[in-house]
Amino acid sequence: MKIATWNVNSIRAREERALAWLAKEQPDILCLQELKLEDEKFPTLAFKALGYDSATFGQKTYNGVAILSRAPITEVERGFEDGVDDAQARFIAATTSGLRVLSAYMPNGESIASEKFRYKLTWFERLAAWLGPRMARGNTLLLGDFNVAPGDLDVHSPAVLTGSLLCSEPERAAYRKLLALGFTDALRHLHPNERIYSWWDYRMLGFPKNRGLRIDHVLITADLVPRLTRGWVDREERKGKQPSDHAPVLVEVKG
DNA sequence: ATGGCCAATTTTATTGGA
Repeated sequence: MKIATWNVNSIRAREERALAWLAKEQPDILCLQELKLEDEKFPTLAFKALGYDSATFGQKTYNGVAILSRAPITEVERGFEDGVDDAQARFIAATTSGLRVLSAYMPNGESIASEKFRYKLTWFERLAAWLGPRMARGNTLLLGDFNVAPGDLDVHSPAVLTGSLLCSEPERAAYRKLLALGFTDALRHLHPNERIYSWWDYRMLGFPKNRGLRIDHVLITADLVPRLTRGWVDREERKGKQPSDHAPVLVEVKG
């Protein structure tokens, strides 16, 4: 079973590429982030034509997440339903192919001193609270754009960037708190000593110079770790005309 | 070659992304 996550940076701008990528790569499940449109404008039928069922939690202009699957999708939950007044569509959960799949788009944070940074840290806490009572279920994957580069191997210039946005200790602590709930970072588990990036800045020749960060992650519960056979970033998808600034991250799970 | 920001909207500037 092949499972992927991809921040497409607007599904409208990326529809053709996303369809072509699905047709070529044929993942069983694909989580999307940054749809940047409402549910009724999501190209449901185009994905259906390729054999993918979809569940979306969209929002005009900003955010928006989805789960696509070759198998039927059930038990959909949108947002945390935790009583917090929050208009940002950043989280969707669903069951498909016998797995519990969570697609998340963590807040960027803007800058360390900003109000948005506090919102980011609070959002991680809300996610952890949502996950807490649900971890015992196991069989769960949390995939998405975490907007956190967990360690030096996830950063092109750690000497310069450590402490700045996406690489700060509070963000990394929030990320580790998710792991402590019982998740394993699938790619880092398979590649403990490799530099891996999933995002490259559009500006300043970020991709040609390979100045990237690994901020898109696939976390899996402990019961899935023995089934994990492969994990990688599809860098090819960052090339060519009108790419997203993120590349898809994929894992393979036996059975 | 992998190329000098991009996408959406408030559109000919501004905002947010990371």
